Amino acid sequence: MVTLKDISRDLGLSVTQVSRALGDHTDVNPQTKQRVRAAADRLGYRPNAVARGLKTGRSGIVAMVVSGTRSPEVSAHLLEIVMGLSAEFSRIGLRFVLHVAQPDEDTAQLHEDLFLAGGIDGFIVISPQRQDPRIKALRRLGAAFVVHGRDPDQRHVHVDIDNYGVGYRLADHLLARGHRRIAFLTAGDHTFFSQERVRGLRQAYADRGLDCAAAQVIGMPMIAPEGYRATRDLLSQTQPPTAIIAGNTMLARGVYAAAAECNVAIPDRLSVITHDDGLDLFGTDTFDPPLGGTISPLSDAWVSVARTLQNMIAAQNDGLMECILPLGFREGGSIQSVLD
Amino acid sequence: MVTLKDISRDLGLSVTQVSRALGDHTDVNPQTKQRVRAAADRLGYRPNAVARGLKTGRSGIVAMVVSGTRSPEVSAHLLEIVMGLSAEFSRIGLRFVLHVAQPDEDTAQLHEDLFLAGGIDGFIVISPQRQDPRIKALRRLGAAFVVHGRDPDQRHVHVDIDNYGVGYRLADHLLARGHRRIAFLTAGDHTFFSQERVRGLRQAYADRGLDCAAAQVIGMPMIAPEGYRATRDLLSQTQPPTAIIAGNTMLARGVYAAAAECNVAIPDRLSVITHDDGLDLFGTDTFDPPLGGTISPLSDAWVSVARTLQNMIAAQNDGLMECILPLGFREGGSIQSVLD
DNA sequence: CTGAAAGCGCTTACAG
DNA sequence: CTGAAAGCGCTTACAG
Repeated sequence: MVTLKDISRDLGLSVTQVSRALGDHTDVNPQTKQRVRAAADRLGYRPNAVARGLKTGRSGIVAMVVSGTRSPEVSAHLLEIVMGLSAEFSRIGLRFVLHVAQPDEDTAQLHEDLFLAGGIDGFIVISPQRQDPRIKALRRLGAAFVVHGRDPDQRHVHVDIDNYGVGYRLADHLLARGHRRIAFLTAGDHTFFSQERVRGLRQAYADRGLDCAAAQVIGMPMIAPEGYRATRDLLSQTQPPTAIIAGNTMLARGVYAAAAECNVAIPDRLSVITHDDGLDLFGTDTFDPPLGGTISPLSDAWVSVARTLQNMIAAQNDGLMECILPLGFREGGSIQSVLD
Repeated sequence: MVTLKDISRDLGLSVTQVSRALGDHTDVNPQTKQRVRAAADRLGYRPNAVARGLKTGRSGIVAMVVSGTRSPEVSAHLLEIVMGLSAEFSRIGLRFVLHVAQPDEDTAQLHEDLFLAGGIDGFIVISPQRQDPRIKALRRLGAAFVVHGRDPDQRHVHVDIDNYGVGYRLADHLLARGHRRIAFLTAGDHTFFSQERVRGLRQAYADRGLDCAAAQVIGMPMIAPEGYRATRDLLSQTQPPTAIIAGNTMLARGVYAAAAECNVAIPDRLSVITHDDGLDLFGTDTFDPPLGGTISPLSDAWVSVARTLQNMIAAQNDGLMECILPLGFREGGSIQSVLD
């Protein structure tokens, strides 16, 4: 292993200067810098992150802890998220590692263990629940962390979208086109984002003087098989809905499958609208007809998440507590007016 | 942050003794140990892994680098593997982290970067190819690593199954029951395990004085959609096979789906046999009729992998270079004799 | 059984 | 612009 000492000996310089030269400090002779850099290359020097970490208190590593899962869809979704985050962090010179917990493991405890052992500068938390114990633990420890999404019960730095707006716009889009029997497939009520979307949906009804009790809000794990099952149920009602709001594209996949199987044409007999988080794997472009709805690419979120965490680590500042990403909309071909 | 110094000050002991007491060294007064442990608990001491790592050269962290993928099945498979490895490593006091590379990233380089930065004691490599560049890099660096599977072109510590035996037994089982038109769905020829299985299959033919040219060996990514597609093709032949060997349960899933769609009953008109690696997600018990074939649970492999890597890290010994796990067999209900 | 000291490889005031 | 020194928190010969 090549150390600073080896370079300093090789060059007849002090370790101090070598360190400063490599760190590109201003108060080093440019020529010296050149010599040092050349020697470092020649000897194959690689800074020891552990030593640097002990001195500076920073390792350059950020982590995410996730629970293992039985659902292939959730796994795939997760891995695409991790890929996006990894790419973004390596772009800004940080290393992103994943710790996969057992399904029954206490992830709050795991965050604590990882943090207290040192060597991890910060954490990413995704899919927060209300009163999220991971967030509680990280707050208590004073760790740097950024949440994608939001737990309204605790103050924390987060990157999120306007979920109230999502619910409002999706519902309003359908209501404006005459739909009255609408089903909303969303997550359970333990998630704030789902609560917000429902609130938005209700407001859209209220703004048109309609009774939102007419909307069927159905909570479920947001994966294709659940969307499929729920849609089968809905379509077998005597008065099936004329439109379904799928909380994400995985649910929409299930909706499409069920509709096809029941010979219910989209959009002729059933309009479908979704919120698209822009993941390749379940992209709306693979739907026929193309899925319409709100859009907010997760890849944009990761940029903000990574930058924000980097700032927190560097400056301990939590000035920018909240980042709400903009919402797009795509018409698609999956929504039809029932006004004619 | 509570350090050894804090405890030593609290107790009026030297840092040396505190360290030794906590490390449960033999040459410390039992009473002292008690006092130290009590104080550590009371003050909330957590050893700093970074400092320990700098001193001992060991961080207690092992890593695996994987490439991101577009296939949900592969993702799910991967995550189940990671869960298994994580569980096993945490059982023996090591921490397992995953680094997910971009699909186009140079993973050999990534291993090198991670290793040279320090802080990682060892690596797990899965799904090796021939002349695997990751293995080359790790060997060159002198890193501790264990391969699950094998690259016959390089010497390395590995845990594997007898893939020649898998090919032999699966083929022999079918041949003994009179099958002559057999298709073998397996991986491409760039993987040694598939080469070995094919070799085993050929030997089974030879041992019965049969011409193995009669077997259709078809290479493909080993996921359900590929198994489905291949089976559709096979069943549309004028002389379709009477038996299919699916290289894993994901392929078998595709075989079953295609057979059902073509109204080809299993096992009446088509026998199916597989090698089962015992992952929950694609378990043979969810097949109807139950899938038969060789079995070797990956969970067993992880135990060996983790132990072996731990030994390598502790002792730098590569005494146990090779661990070949035993092979089981389950009859199932998916294979029928064609001799009657 | 106990403690003073050295050192892992780095960074950074401090003094020149 | 440069270097000697301290120190991050730990472990471990070495001496008593």
